[in-house]
Amino acid sequence: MPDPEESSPDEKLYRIRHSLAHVMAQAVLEMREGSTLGFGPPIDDGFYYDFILSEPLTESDFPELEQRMRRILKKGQRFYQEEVPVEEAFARLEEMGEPYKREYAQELVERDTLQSLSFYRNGPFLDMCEGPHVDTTREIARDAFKLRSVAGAYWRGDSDNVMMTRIYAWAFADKETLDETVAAFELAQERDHKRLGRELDLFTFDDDVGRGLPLWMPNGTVIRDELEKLAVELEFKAGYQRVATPHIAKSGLYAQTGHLDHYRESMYPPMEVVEETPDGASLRESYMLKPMNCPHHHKIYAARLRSYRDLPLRLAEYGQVYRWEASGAVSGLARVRMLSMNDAHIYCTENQIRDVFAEVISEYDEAYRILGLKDYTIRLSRWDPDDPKGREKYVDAPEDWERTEAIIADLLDAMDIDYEDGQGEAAFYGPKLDVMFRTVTGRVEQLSTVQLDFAVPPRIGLSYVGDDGAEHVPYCIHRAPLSTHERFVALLIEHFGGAFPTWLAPVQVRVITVSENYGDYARGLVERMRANFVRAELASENDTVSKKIRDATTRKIPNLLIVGEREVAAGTVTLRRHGIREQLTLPFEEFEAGLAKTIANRSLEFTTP
RNA sequence: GCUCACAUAGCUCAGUCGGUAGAGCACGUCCUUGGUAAGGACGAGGUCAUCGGUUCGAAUCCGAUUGUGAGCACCA
Repeated sequence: MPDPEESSPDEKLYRIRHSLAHVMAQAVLEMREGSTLGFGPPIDDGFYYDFILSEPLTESDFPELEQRMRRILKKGQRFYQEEVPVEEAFARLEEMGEPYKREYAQELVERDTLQSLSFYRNGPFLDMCEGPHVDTTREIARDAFKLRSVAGAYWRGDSDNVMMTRIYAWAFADKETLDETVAAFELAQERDHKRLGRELDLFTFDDDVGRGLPLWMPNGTVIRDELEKLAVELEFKAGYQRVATPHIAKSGLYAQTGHLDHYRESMYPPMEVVEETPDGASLRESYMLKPMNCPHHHKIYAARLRSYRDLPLRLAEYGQVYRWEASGAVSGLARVRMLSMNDAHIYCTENQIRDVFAEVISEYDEAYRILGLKDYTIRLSRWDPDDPKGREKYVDAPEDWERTEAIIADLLDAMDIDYEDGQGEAAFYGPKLDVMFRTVTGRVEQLSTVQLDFAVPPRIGLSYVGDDGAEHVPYCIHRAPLSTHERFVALLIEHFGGAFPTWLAPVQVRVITVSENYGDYARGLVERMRANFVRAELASENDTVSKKIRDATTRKIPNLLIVGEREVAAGTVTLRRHGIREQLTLPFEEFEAGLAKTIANRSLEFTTP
């Protein structure tokens, strides 16, 4: 999908979208008299407006709503701005029966010490609004917008507030751009990982197992295993040591680490076990599924005395963790309740933080380079000292927050890395750097992360002996450069559209015979490739060549070898690469060498020898 | 968790007014041995998500539950 056509307030497109939002609100009020308004801003590819509706509105009402909007546009309503003194504006909003606008007006006036508030009027519709707008609705193309969806949205984005009905729409300057955007969106649906996961037999879910608990099928497991192999190699080179830890721990551990204070909502409830002791008493214990690997890794750190000479100490694990994700959040592999993480914890001194962060960032770069991922942004996720729920969300240590956030921000500046500010996005134990990706369907997701933890090591009593012979508390850096297998594979499925590079492909080579007469030759090739750990297979011999090509193409298998009379006679194969029409006939040995190189280099394209 | 929508064969979907279920693909058997995106014939497949209600009768109407999707909130 192309980048959405963004607009800023000084551009015409912004004014068109903003004005269309008013036109839609006008039409909604016609259809649902007595509804009240929330916000209705322009967005990347259109606009939305929030309402408290007097009667529900669904997508089946869209045709009527669109028609009413077109009718309004045709009328050529002019937009008039009025600056209204504060008291009069308050009275007007109350009279209009707009309690949410009234609430916001109050806040605006207090925050910006305003003397007046801006209103816009077009036709019978009046809205408190900063603008800008078009001069007249005639400036808006009647065929360049399309209502998109209706969904719930909390007033002011706060789940403690009422839920409004949000209507989203696409809107552009002309019909062509709208049509292109809608077509691109529909095309993107075909790359949706949930759909491709089913079509390519990568993973499945089963109600009897549970919501958000993925079952990786053989094809999907190949991709997991290959990614894991990549991570293990990268980590070995970077000096990580691998560890393995249980999926559960006693609840007390999470009380110590602070997870029960700050992360309980995301944890499965405890398992209570009762054991009879020899003296007849009963021993009660409570265990919890781990929501993160760090507490276990901290205990490995704590298992022996550590010296500053041991630091940075890098402990890595491919661990499975369990999180009680809100039911409405669970979605395919992008949001699951069992997460497989290429996780590691790096224990270091304060002076080492910068170097460790820099080292981890270069590990990300390497992984993204290999996979050809480029469309991402960096976010510095900080705490929010003014968050009313801050006590639940973050450890209370303002000085630590400020100091550690500054360390990371300085490093990013020194490395000349652009980043966006993520106030209120920190982990409970410290600031983090998140890598944000946009999915094919336009959603922005948090993928890889590096997190600085100043809070848990002291709580759990971690220490090292410094060069001064005294005890010090280490920092812990949490990092997961490949995100979780689940979310990362979801991204890769969509990124590659299911057509994986050879090294990742569940089936790397499929051999297609022109007829059964060449089966022996074909089986010999498959056997030889499999002996070299190539995932090769023979196509069904019962179908026509056309059918076999079609099947392999639908399965998006990267390399097809066609063998018939000519190939058998010459000891060659005809290579047909996925998505490439030109074929190449070459000696099998030559293909084999090229294949080996392609796989070893994790090339995105086939490397000819 | 919240708002709205949806749930029929492994997949994609028909199913009229309430009268006991249908297609294509996939799958199985057989025929066909075919040089580049669907060769042919036959067959098997469903407690219409689950539970309850209305009705002489429910895939169809109503309710609840579970699950899925789009968003919101939360987040890797």
